[in-house]
Amino acid sequence: MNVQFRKDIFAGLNEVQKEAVLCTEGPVLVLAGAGSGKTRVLTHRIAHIVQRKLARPRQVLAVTFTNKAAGELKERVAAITAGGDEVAAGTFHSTMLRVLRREAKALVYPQDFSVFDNDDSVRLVKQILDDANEAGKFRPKLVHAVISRLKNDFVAPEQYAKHAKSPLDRAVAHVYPEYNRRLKILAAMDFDDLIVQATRLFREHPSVLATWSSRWRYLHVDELQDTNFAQFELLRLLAGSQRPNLFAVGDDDQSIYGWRGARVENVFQFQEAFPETKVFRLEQNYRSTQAILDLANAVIEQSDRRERKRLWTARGGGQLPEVIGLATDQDEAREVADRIGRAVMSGRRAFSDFAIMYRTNAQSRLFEEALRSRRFPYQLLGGVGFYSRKETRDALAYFKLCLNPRDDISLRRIISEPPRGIGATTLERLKSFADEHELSLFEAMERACELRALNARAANACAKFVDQVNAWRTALANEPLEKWAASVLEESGYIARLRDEKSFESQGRLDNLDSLIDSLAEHAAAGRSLTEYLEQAALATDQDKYDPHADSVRLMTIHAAKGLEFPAVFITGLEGRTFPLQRPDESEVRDPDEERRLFYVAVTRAHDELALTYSGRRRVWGQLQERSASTFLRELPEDAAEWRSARSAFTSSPGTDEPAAAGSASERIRRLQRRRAAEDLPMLGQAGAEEDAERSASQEIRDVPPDDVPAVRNGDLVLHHTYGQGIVLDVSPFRDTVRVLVEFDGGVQKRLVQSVARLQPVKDFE
DNA sequence: TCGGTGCTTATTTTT
DNA sequence: TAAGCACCGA
Repeated sequence: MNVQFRKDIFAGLNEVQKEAVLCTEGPVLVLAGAGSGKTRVLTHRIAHIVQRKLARPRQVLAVTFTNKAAGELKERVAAITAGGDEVAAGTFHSTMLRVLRREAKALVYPQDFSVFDNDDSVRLVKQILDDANEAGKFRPKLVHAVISRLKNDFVAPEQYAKHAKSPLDRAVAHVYPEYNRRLKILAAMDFDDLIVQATRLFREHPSVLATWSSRWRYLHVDELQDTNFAQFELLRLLAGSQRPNLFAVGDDDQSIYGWRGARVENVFQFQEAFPETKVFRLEQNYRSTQAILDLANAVIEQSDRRERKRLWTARGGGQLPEVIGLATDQDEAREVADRIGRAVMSGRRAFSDFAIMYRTNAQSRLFEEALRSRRFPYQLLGGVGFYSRKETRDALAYFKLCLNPRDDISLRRIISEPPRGIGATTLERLKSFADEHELSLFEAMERACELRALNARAANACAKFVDQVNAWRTALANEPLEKWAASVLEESGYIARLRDEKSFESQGRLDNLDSLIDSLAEHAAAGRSLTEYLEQAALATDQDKYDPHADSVRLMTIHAAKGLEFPAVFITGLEGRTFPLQRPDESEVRDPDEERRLFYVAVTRAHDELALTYSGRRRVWGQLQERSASTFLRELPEDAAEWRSARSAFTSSPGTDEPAAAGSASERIRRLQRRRAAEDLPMLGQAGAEEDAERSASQEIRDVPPDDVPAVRNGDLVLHHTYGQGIVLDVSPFRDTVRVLVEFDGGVQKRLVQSVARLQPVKDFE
């Protein structure tokens, strides 16, 4: 082979990485520390396989943790070698979904089965509990979680029933088989089925297994430490009994999904399951400064771990991480936002350099408010995201019902949304008829006229609805997707109802539906079907929504931050009970080691700057609680971080003493600054800033009468509390928003959207 | 059948 | 605090 291309593939890899890439035959385990370039190894190895023609791109499978990671992997392979984008890559779930669609016949499932997301599944469990008169005794979510664990551990309902003792156990023992039975009737699979049914498929149909395992000649698995029992079993099956070409990457220190059945043990059992495994260790970190790594090492060394690793970096020194104590959770949010503001205003950082991380989603709110009130752009990953908003889910339920009318969960969701004369009583009667004949609700509705129990009015309403759905089903094949979707929402009366409401909230919902239609249009333009759209909506992870190109602060749980990295990271809420998280009704932290690994994961996301914050008081469920610094902080070596207490959120205004750069805008700002200093005027808007956290954006919008907006005009010079000065570029007459151009010494320009309520024009200038 | 009111309850973390 | 749910009255 010629030396030239080898140089391409191996350029920039260290010795261990190179060896791992070259080791293409047989099982390989790479123990990869955080930031040690495992994605690089993965992409280069696949590129190497493709380029050496050991296999065609589609014969290479890579199982990643998110679909986004899969997409990036393909891109990166494609950047090195032709055909890289044809590599089969996806999550366990999306990969197996493709298999199951193709092989549905073998499992006696309809090929167009629905995929139930968590919400759907929990609703189904709730149905069953309600039917069994167990409503209210057990939380459906909990029961579903137990069932999910059982499925992934391959515990069959009959097996479980034998050992059921506690009331919860017995409830689960009742719900579990019924839940499976109904999924089948509804022609649906839940998330766990995608793995478990695939395993069943491969076990019971050796010829099917043979097809797929010979198709994928090279297997890759990322994040091995977060795979569960069923997934490992799936790997074993696909790998076959011969010496498989199976390449796994993992880090036991980063195992953070134990609560959903992930088994770190899979990392250690890999070598037993696959004899002759070659092991490589990646310990050089390319991401963080030494100061950050020192802290990370200090954190993880406190845990009992099986594989001793110690990360090191060639990036010596670095800024010492800071520990910042605040009085309250609101101060914490303000401090974080202010620090971001100062760094951005000084031109030292962009918004997108920052990530704010927290233990639980509920903590995001204060940060959102603080950022929003300053008009800083931000992206929230996770939480109540787009696909879990009510209106989005309702709309998707209409679409799902059209694809699979047997989907009772979707039907129930929208049957009274808007109300159409089919209420609880009618539904109850339909349901008993459906149960009797093993039908879905929709099928029962189709036969509503046979149903004596229904009065004419209800039967009519049913017939009308059935006709409507059938008409939509026909239309789906003949119309462009986005047009079809819009007319479904229109004809169903869903949109009309929102329009009639005319509230602030309903307007937002209509906007969301618009963007849903937009995204459908985009999707359709790429030649994809509605089925595929719904699948990606169901299987989308929080990270899949993350747009790395937008210049905005990222807010996320630490779990959602897995695999990501940022120049500057805030880890917040480092207090007792919050992180490590302890449930209010329990006296101990459930899994202290996993909490610690979570902390470790968070720390190792940072390139250059790291700040750890905590506050003395925090509002939980509306109640103010006293908090102390987290045990994690107390365990840190003295010199691992710089400790400071920032009780006051507003310290000083940014110093900009450099001479003004050329350009009229900065000239004007500079002169203005000098004048203000001379007159000893207070910084404008400072009082307003104090109120920021108390005000939500919606309140602000109502607070400002539209007539007041022209108080600021284009070209005005403005000040906005401590951050800086700028010139108004653009005033929106409808909202209280203003776009402001801020210029700095180096000619750095930042666009901000700020609140008119807080902006005051500087008059009589020049 | 449906909408409104007032009470309860919840917070880990997510494919 | 906020959302979700059960109950009740029209």
